[in-house]
Amino acid sequence: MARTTGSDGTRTEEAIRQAAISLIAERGFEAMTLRELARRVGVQPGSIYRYFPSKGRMLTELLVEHLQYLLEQWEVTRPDTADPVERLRAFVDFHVRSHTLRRREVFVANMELRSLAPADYRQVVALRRRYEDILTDILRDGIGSGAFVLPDARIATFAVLAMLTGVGTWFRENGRLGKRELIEQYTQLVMQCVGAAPPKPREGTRGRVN
Amino acid sequence: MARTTGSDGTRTEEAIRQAAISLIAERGFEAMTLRELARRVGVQPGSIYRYFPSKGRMLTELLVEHLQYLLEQWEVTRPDTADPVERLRAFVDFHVRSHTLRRREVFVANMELRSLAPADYRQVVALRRRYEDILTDILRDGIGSGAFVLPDARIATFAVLAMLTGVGTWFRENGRLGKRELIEQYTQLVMQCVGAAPPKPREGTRGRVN
Amino acid sequence: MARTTGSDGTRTEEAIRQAAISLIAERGFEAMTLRELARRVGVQPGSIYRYFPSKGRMLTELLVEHLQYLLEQWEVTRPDTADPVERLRAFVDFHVRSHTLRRREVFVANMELRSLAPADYRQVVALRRRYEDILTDILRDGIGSGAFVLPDARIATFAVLAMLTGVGTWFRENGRLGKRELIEQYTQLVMQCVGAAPPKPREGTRGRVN
Amino acid sequence: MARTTGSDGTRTEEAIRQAAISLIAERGFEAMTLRELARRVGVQPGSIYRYFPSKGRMLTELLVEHLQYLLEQWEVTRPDTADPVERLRAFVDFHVRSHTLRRREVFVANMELRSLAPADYRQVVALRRRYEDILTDILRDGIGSGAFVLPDARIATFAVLAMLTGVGTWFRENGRLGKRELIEQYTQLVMQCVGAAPPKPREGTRGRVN
DNA sequence: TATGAATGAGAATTCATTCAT
DNA sequence: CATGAATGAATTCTCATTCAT
Repeated sequence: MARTTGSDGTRTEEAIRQAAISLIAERGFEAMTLRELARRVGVQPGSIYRYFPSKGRMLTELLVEHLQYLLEQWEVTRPDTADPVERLRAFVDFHVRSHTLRRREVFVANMELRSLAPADYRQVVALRRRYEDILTDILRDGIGSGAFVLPDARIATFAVLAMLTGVGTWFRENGRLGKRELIEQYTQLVMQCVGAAPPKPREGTRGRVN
Repeated sequence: MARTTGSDGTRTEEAIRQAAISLIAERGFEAMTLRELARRVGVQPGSIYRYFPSKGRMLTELLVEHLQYLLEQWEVTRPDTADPVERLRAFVDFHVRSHTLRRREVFVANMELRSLAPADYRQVVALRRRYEDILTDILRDGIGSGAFVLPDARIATFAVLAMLTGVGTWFRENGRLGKRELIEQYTQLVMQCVGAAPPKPREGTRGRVN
Repeated sequence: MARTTGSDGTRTEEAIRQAAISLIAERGFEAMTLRELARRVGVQPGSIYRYFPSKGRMLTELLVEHLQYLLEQWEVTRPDTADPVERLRAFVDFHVRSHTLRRREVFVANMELRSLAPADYRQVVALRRRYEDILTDILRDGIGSGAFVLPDARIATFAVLAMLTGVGTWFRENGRLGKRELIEQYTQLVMQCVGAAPPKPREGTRGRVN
Repeated sequence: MARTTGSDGTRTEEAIRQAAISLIAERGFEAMTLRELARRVGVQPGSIYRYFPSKGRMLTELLVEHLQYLLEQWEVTRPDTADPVERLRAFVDFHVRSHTLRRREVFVANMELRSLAPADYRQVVALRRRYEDILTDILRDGIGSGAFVLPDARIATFAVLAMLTGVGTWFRENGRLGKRELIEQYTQLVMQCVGAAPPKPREGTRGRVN
């Protein structure tokens, strides 16, 4: 058959992207087969090649698109203040929110760098670096102003990002913890971690042993 | 053909283990081929089956062995005190030390759980859980004694472990940072993160902007 | 959408034919893909099917058209004499000329018979046979009249045709040898080959060592 | 099953070579599939890769081996005389003989140069050139000594080789013409072609109209 | 203990072809 | 007349695995 009636390139491409992200997150890029991807989308394996020149380039496109989305979203979300504490709070909120919303993309972006071809790797890592730099800038400013107590802004960046990104590993949308609480807890952890003076404590957010 | 019985085999098995860990860390488990593994070891692919029943079981064995080693090592290393701060300090030291020493094993253990068969997965995750529980216990005790300020011991466990394990991603043995400094910095970060009262500050370890 | 009916189609078809001959000559019929052909012509692969029912039939059409053209051209070119020497001279001139002019077509017609479907193969070989017979007739007449010294007219046909057709393999329009010289040399070679009494030698055409 | 009892690498490789030459001669290199090749040999397609790194390199190996064989054989066959006529006679004999004996190899070597990767192409063409040069040397010597009447040794080389190689196209081992007769006829054609003075005519070899 | 020959299943990818629009 | 989306079959090639020797 030549064409499923009403089929539409744009819709197909989006379906492939979504299914690919899911599959790669589930199984890993190497373990995902285009056969299975095609089956999930409901097309033939060969049809994928109308939209992506190769399996490898598909990964690259997905990662680049995700990282660019993150960077753009941060631009529209970032607060208009110079205060490092305020900015860090906003960053944590943004990061946790986007990393639970787009859990699979984040997971893939963190796990599958290895699978990129060298040139693609460099491109993706450069984008990632830009994202890391957002946090480094905040921390550096805070260290300078005395708001944060940290020996090294870059190392703290790695530490905080690792901590925050780890959320994706265990957090489930419908688990015992709500997203609001999640963000509150991680905000506290990060704030303590960078040595920020504690805000006036609100009732009920600390001291609970779980 | 006279050969000292058993000697060669043991050496070959160890060589396979080492090469496998390296290869999996470099390329990922799925991307590693037994052909390449065999080539690195200097044997034929078929020979690997003298030592491991399958590629998948090889991964399991490597991970189990690594996690058991970690648990055992902790048993011999853990300090003989009830003080949560002292125990946390020792744990951070132990974790960073072992995670830089056995970087590849740790990396593999964190990346390749996905590749395990379901039964093997359960076995490995159970071991991992026991390791996590070490930290959870410490944190819970500290929260109870007021030494730490944390809303949730389990979540803090995830956060701290993610932070600590992230070291392996960027730390290089011969980089600008020595291992002693590394441990000091991460100790500080963790201590701040859990809300431990700061110790008497030593000169030069805080406030440096980098 | 106003379009001069038929005009575009004819042009497209001719463009496809030309591009196809080039591509088949370059890569071989099996190695040519309709995608590449379409790209060269500047249309979509599917569009080729307006003009040719299948890739295989396209080859047939190209070959048949070429051979028919050759046969027709010979009819209008052949000299009006019974003299075998004169006719052979004209044939060599015609063959070399058409085989340098339509190099790619000739090359394809000689290389790609294998790729034809059985029925198409028979049709094309029959046309080829008619072309061969032109030469066989000339040689047979010459043997009969004593003008040529040859043991077997059919075998000599194969020999002479192979020799002449081989020109296409190495001759380049802008190489060191002009087309006039080329024809002169091959005329001499063929004449000697069939044992024709040498014509009055013209200065400078023999004995040169190169 | 791991291994067909008694299977033997050397024998398998030779079987693949033979079957490959046949298949390529029949269908052309591009049209031959490794599946079919494997089926003819009686192995699985993948097994071919124990002996050849790729389909393309297989072609190269076959051609190189054939051309080297030709060159070696000529070395042991060439007559020990300076006389160009004698050497040409020996060359025709050798060429026709080897080109009927190894018909398929020759055919493939003449048809499939196109299918070689650039580097392999250069290697093969260089070998071919060495073979052509054998004939060019003979013709040049003959022109110099006045034994042959030819305007250009190189062009005559192409002409004679094309003629001789064409034999493979139509000659069949069990056709109406014996190999001895075949060689005699082609020797005569070539000798006439190069303008060698005719030898004392033997009865029955000329003037027959067929 | 180790090899080397082989398997068979499956991988990514390509291609001629179809047809609703 | 031409496109663009899709198919389905086939292709080259890879890989974990087996087992006689």
